[in-house]
Amino acid sequence: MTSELQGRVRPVEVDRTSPVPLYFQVATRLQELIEKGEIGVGARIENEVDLAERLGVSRPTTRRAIQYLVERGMLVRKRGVGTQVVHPKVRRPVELSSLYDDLVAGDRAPRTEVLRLEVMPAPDLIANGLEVAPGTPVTWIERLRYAAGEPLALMHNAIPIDVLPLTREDLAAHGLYELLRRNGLTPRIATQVIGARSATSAEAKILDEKRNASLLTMTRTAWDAGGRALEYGSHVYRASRYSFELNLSAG
Amino acid sequence: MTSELQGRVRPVEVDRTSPVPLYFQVATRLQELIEKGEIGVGARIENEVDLAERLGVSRPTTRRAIQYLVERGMLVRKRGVGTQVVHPKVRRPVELSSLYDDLVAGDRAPRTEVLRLEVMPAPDLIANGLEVAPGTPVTWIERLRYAAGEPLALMHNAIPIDVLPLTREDLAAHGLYELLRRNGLTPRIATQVIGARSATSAEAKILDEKRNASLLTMTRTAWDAGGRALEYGSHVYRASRYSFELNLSAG
DNA sequence: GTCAATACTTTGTCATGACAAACTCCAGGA
DNA sequence: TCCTGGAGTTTGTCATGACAAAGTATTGAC
Repeated sequence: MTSELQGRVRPVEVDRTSPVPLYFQVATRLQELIEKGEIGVGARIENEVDLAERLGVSRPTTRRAIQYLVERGMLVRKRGVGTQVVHPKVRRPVELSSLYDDLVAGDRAPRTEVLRLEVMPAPDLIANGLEVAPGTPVTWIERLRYAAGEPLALMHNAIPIDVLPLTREDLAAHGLYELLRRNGLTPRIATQVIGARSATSAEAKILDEKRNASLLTMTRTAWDAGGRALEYGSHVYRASRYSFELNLSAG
Repeated sequence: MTSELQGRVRPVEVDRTSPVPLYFQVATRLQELIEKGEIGVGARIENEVDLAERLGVSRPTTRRAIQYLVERGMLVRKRGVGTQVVHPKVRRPVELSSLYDDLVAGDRAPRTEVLRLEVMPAPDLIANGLEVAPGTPVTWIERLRYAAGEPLALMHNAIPIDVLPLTREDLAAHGLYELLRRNGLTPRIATQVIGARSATSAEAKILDEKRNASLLTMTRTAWDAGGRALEYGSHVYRASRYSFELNLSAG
């Protein structure tokens, strides 16, 4: 007898008048129950068939809801056994958010200084990163990002001009990704390279570090769902103040 | 008239005697066609209904195959429009592989020197990383990894002893993840932190770098599908020779 | 008592059918 | 000419039904 709290997942109900898909309603409700600990780690949830019947939805719908949570690393399914909770919070596959969003979320009072903002034809390196023809006009941005009053990162970006017009005011007040999203542009896929190197004297000065201090470097290209390149970025971060956290999940 | 090469995706056929699921057969076949360029970037693939009918499978099966490729970033679907190729190769969500595997794949002739191998009770830091009780016995490993004859990384790992027994010979000849997989242990979920710092003099010496050279640091905990912690690692890489590449995809 | 065969449970795969929602395109009217 | 409305296309969601495969538990033979 594997002692688990099975059964009684109580008030999971669906609203058929809502425009929110049923499978998503079920997934969200289950996720809440797990995050609140009402279904503890290691506990088995009801089997698909019973759960479907109790909720008054079909088994494929229930299955899809569970699958959604399995992909996020909360649940594990085993044929012949059942579905178990393995982790109480969502392990997001990987955040595709901007530094600014992360800092706001972490309550670290970000501030942005726009050092440069101009339109120029893309040089080869950038055109290559964006997968566009060399010479394509892009907005070139250099920004200094502060957190909690201290400089944190020196950021360089190129955005094709037909993607989004940008102003100093916008960039000073908001993160780049926030501006993209606000214009209906959602980054979906990105390739990143993360490395490290010593600061040049110019970088050390602007970031308030010693010469040769270690910096984290990150270059990224981001595309939207339609495969259009939205952004190329080449950034350096003070390694003493910043690191990347990633949650990976692999099939 | 959006000029695209539509139609004629020719010989996609399924084998119902195979134990490989039909949806996976279809997905694999489509992926091949796209990777080979027989369906070019920007081209629309056949709509689900027709494709299903032509292959003699049901629409849900076809849908699942397409969904599989959508999640990998090759295809994009739009309601009322169709399904388009946006990228000719799979953008894997993120590789959960070991350095050794990567080096082998990159033909960089890896070699491993085992500096230390012992069983010890987990100190707090490691127990915390593995999410086990402090004092739980773990195998502690220190390895120096070479690529192309040069030192590349200094690697520290802790593996709970009930996960896997390890020998110097195994570790010298194989990557840790390969050893795990060989024993039926598949890392599924991991959390990583990537940062940078300057080399200590001991690290500089062993890695053949100058003092204060920049190093990339990575700490990782990996779990299997059952939520069991398999491995905790804390590694330093020569930033002059190594960087992390990530492909992200976010919903 | 131990071990192997059997029954049962639970998830995995697949088919068929139906309607809804988002988008494109064309025709018709202002 | 512009733009509005509707028809057509294509993906999104959901239901029902069926069988297969992989575990677990039970039963029965030795």
